[in-house]
Amino acid sequence: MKTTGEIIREQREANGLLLRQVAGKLDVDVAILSKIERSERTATRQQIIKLAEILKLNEDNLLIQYLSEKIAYEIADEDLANEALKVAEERVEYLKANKKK
Amino acid sequence: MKTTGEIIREQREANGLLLRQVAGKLDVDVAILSKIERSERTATRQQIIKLAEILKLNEDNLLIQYLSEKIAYEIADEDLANEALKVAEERVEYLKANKKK
DNA sequence: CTATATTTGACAGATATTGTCAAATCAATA
DNA sequence: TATTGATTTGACAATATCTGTCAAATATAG
Repeated sequence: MKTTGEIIREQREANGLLLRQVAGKLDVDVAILSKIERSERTATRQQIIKLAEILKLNEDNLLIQYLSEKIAYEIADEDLANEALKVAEERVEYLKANKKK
Repeated sequence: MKTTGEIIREQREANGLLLRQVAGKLDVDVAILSKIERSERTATRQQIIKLAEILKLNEDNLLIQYLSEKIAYEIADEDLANEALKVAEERVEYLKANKKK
């Protein structure tokens, strides 16, 4: 299963772009982008949006990868991770249904 | 759908305990516990464990409530929340299967 | 009214996040 | 091998978030 960083790196290379070039458009130091691609740092939500645009990746797909990774990483070492995720889905449904603030 | 705070408050009252008493055992200011019960602050994982013990609640159940709430809150305003949660489940499976460091 | 319980909000200290920068490493090749 | 360009690494800074204390305000019961 690919990490978000791997997806970004593969697509950057497929597009023949250097870290420097993408980092420039992203407006961060190359060091940050290097670390994002190797999963040593996580991107911000806004950077993911921008990266999808720069690298011509489907924004929704990349966001799903990114969000799922954040969640999974946060909970992966819990024995009850799967149960918690299932209940989280119900909760999200509930919140969306009642989001009339 | 109940919040973790509601569960805690209900059980505290069912046990006839004051904020002060539970906060004392938890070793935090009553203000914190008051806020936790009203979902104005979140508890820490360790506090949840301790609260389950103090209030005689099933620890796994309370942890699931707590974790699911944390996840749901973090992602609820994403349009792609449900897709992200589904992929997160796959990711957790994958991580657990390959957790040989 | 007074006592006690709870809530509220300002604040402090610790920790986490996000970034910069410079030096080290790697890879290709003249 | 020496040089050049690309990437990685690690120290550090600025900022934001988390977790708690405290005191004052408010609510509740007798």
